[in-house]
Amino acid sequence: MIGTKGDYGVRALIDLAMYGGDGPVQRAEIARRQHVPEAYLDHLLAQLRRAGLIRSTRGPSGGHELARDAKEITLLQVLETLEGSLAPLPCLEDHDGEGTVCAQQWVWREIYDDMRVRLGAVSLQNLADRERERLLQTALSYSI
Amino acid sequence: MIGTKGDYGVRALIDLAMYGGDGPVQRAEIARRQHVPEAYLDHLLAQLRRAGLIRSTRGPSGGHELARDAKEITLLQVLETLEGSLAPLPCLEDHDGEGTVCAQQWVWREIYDDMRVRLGAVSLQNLADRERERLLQTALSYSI
DNA sequence: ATGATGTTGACCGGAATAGTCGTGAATTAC
DNA sequence: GTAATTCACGACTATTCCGGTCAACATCAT
Repeated sequence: MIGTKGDYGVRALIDLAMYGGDGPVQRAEIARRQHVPEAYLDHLLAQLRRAGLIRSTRGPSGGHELARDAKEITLLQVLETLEGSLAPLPCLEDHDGEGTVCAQQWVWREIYDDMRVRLGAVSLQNLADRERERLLQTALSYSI
Repeated sequence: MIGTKGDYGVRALIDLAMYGGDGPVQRAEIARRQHVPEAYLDHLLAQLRRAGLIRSTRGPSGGHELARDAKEITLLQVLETLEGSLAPLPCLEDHDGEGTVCAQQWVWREIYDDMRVRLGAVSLQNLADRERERLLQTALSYSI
């Protein structure tokens, strides 16, 4: 359901949330820190920009930064931007094609709604905090 | 997440639950009633048989029937046999490959667990009842 | 200008999905 | 026993999606 795309994208945004305090962050930095192929990251950043989640400036000392406060960007927004509708069945949310498929829609509807609520409740700020925490932990475990 | 495979399979089983009262139901019948390509249905029935969800007998007046009571087969079981693990992220449930992916596991864990609970709470019996209801409705709307 | 950087879209290989087909094996009816 | 019916299994194909690369172009700072 969620591939590397969504995961990479979220990582990238977390990176911006963490290191974007003073000026834009370069692709190369993000790629290195988050272990994302730089060439691929390109696509993801492009999508995120088109969706208005980040702002990019070019030229030397250019780079990318969050377009809004990290508290105002939810996991749901990010994933729907990158992965499209997260609907587990084609008949939910895709109103264009009248598919013949989908008995049991109502179960999936409940699941889907629950999922969106949960994902919508998590902000980039939350994720960045967790990540900072995690880095601290692993750093400690090495130093012991 | 769920493709035609899972949907077709569930349909087929609902068909068995509905029309399997007296003796086995033939592939061709299922295919016709549920609008599933017969050749493809073959594969699905094979998987369902291997998983012990149905029993098949050949020869004239052979066919397929549920191996257990329709109340004892859940939507979760069916979908997991046909579609594999329903985990939305590779790092949930797939313990073999230590993926580098997956920040935000905990959110997904909650979503995944919720999903499994809901899907596990729905039996083929439930679905068959709903389907009977639905058929009745559409039949009525035509007769008006 | 020029070089560093971002922007875009074309392209590719592999895997999974969605099917089809042909052949064989079991069971029943005659 | 033979024919008819129905499932059983595997090989094969087509299409789509995904992860990822690449090369050409645009733009900005200096």
